Amino acid sequence: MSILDELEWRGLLAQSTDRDALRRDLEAPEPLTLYCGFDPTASSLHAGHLIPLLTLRRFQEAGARPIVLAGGATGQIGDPRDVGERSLHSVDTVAEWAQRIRGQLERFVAFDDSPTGALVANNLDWTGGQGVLEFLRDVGKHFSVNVMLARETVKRRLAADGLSFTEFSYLLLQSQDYLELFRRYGCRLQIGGSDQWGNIVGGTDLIRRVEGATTHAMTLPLVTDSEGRKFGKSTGGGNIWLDPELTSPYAWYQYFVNVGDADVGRYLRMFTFLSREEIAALDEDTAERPHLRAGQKRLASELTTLVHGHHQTDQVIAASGALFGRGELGELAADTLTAAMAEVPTTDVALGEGTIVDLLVATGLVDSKGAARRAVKEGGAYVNNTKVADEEWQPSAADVLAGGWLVVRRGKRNLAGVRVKG
RNA sequence: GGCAGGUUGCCCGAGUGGCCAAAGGGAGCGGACUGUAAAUCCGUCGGCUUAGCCUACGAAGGUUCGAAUCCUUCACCUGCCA
Repeated sequence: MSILDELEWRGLLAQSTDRDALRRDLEAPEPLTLYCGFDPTASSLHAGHLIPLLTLRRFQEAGARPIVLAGGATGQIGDPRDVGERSLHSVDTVAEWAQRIRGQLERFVAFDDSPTGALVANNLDWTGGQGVLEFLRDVGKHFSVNVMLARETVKRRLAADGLSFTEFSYLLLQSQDYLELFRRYGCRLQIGGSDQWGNIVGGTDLIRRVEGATTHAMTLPLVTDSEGRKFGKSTGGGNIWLDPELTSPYAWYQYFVNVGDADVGRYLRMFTFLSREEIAALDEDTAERPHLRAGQKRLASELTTLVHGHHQTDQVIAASGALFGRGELGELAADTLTAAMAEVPTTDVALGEGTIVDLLVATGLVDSKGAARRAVKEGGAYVNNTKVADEEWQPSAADVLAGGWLVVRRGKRNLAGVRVKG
């Protein structure tokens, strides 16, 4: 099966330029070089970035050469978005983020000396020293403002609060990147999210005008759940990050374990490298034995392994089993419980030093005492899986589990550990 | 530079002197149901030493017994004009 058929089956093809021409280029003897850019808009990539990253890897495994581009330059400008003008981050901040993101990007494709060995680039390398006049004459001259104004995002922004010249110019920078990568490495395909279509074809147009060459554009669907919500937003509303300091491996695993039945099959296709047969079997499980969540568990373990490694994955699975298992927490051995607690936030407290309200705040399960009282009043506070209904409740020696732990829970699945001192 | 309009809680948005910690919607959070799912329903949604107090309606100052609401100055945004 060709890579394009594979991508189509996985639901990863949104739009593309001449598909037959692309297919021919992919089948050519020498590997096709393709790229995808990632702007440093935060200190870490998030789950949504995995789609293009993994797609680069799929291309590489199919015999193409991927370039991952860190947007050190474009990240300083900001792609126009519907919600309004971005506030600029300092040059230093963007540079630091670009550096960190670059480290994450490098983990998803293979670097070797073969013809398909991956490359990493940073567009600051060719824009950093570029002069304005040079840019305006060499790049700007090829763009029609009329066409730029017709872009959906630009139209929406003009109808709302307008947009700065800076953001309006973003298209030119990204287009120039494609041209530069075409010149340096013969890059003939750019992929990106479906919102990148305009930016990508901007590049193919520029290359055609300047170099007289035909290159390809392809976009991947914006991943949303069955409700149309943007993928990768945690239940807390924030992004789920690849950086374990921002999203713990346990939280990462839990996010995917909780994916809805209606989405899990699609996600397995898009986010994993499992075969058609394996995915078909999991689809069947989801349809016939949904309560077992075989698909969700597989999705979660595959993605946790991909991002955090086998070792971490084993640990978070064990922790999840212990904390959500059927057994009584009191029956868990000290080392099992201690290992599980290592995956969730913990804090130290001495007996007689605080009430349930203090425990909830100390563990970070709630933001304030008011919220803690509310949680208790609403019946959403638990210690060792037993609901605590009294705000003045304090743990006693009898509550302490093996290893000196109290397991504090807020709601169904927000857990934290309290280590009892003394 | 001139004129006009705008700046409200996580987001959108109502509110033109007291009844405003601020309508309504969304998001979030909790509960019930269930499968650590979806949908639905109910509740909740600034902070604290919680019958009270503090902080808050772009910023600072002022008028008033009392201001998100009135006045002054400043900042920023949008539009029109130069």
